[in-house]
Amino acid sequence: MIEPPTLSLDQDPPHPAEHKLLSRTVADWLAERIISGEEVPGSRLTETDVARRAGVSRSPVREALRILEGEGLVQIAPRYGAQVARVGIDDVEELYACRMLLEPVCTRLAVAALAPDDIAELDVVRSRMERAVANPVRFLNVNVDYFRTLVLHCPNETLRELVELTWKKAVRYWSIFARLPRYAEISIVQHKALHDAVLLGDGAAAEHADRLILERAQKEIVATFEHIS
Amino acid sequence: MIEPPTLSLDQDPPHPAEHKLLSRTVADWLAERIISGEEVPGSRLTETDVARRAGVSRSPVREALRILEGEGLVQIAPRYGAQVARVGIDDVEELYACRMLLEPVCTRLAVAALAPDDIAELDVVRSRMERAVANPVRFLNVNVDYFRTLVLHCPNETLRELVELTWKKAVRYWSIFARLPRYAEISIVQHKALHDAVLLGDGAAAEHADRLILERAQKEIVATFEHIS
DNA sequence: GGGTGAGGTTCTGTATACAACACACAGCAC
DNA sequence: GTGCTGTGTGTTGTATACAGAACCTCACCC
Repeated sequence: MIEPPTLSLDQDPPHPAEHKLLSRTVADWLAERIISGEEVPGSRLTETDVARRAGVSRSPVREALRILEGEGLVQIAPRYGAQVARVGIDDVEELYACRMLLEPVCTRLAVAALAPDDIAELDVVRSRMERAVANPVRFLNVNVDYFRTLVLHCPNETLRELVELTWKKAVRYWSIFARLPRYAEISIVQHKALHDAVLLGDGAAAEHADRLILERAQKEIVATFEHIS
Repeated sequence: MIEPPTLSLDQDPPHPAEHKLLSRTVADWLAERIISGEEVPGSRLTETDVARRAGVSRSPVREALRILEGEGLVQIAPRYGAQVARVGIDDVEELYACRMLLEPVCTRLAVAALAPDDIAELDVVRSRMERAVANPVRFLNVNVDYFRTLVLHCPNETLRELVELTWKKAVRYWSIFARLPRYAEISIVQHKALHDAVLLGDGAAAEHADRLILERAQKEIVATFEHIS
């Protein structure tokens, strides 16, 4: 009888080294470049060219491009190849409409499932956020950490995966926040409502707070886009 | 300057033959086998073995497995390989909780965006459904056609993609319906509420009707699972 | 007897080679 | 001048070859 590698899939500790395949490495590298804007939206990503630039063969590059397609960072047309996914104000609004359907519920379920230890862990991250208010980039990262940690406790794994999927698409826009004046100051206040709900284990309040956070984020991104154009 | 193949991506007519790559063919073939239960959940899918059975090399098989992973039909662990995704009552409940977040809204937006021609098209599919009531398998297919046609008009493409993603996971459970006594008779009545809303262009009513349909579907699947175990 | 390590087997991950398709451009006919 | 066709180049899609990791077995040692 075939015994499945349940442990390898579910547990974290067994793989401290975190097997990182070349394809995943290339995908991360390319994603970084796309997010930072070094790869301009709409430009073609030739397999051979990417392979040459990354210093690997076409095989892992090919897989990396499929991964990024699934994450919405590139578009692939059969027999034509990949190109950097375009970004637009419409995409932002569509994406955030979806996030608002998924994440508040995900947050509510997660909060309801929090154990005392988990709350303590989140409290640590929260204080890290407070200490990072002066550093926008660092604040942004810790902020993401908080949500990632929180969502991790959502008992509905399918929902969690969908939320993470939308995140991967949204990451592309988050760099905007770091350049916003008074971004951290306002965020930390909004975030307090969420964190208070977490401390109380109040799922409904957390859901509401998350929705407000998302609404503001969308507005800021859209406003920035309109300002640019 | 690189000119993107906008036409190839957006229009339908240019590709009447519908380019079907080997990897996609293998993916469909394997998906069919998984959905039908010929490939038992949890069993390993060795690349070499699948390649031999499909009569192709490992390359397209490898890609096919990644595709199916994205569609939730197989699970892949690094340096271990793929196995047929397991199914369970928990998965059904998680999946349908997600569908209930996404689809009713998607339906509402689609209905609001329907043009007279679209409504006429849906009316045709509806009458095909009515004629297929006696044939459960055929009814199921036409039923899916209706939803697919409807959702196609949702202006939020991101949402549509998420809905289609959850469908690909849900397909696995739909074969249950065809074996349910009086499945079509009840469905056609439930569906009438949705179709009436479509005819009237009443998004809110359509959203509500869709939610009821999903609730029933979930109950039926869960009940069947419990009956089996 | 139980644990441990060497060896072999099998599979994935990566590299490379080849085939087929798509597109652009030049040349020609009308 | 316009439209078509054929050729050439570049890219993807598929096949195959190779390397390395994981696992299983089994003998050996404590």
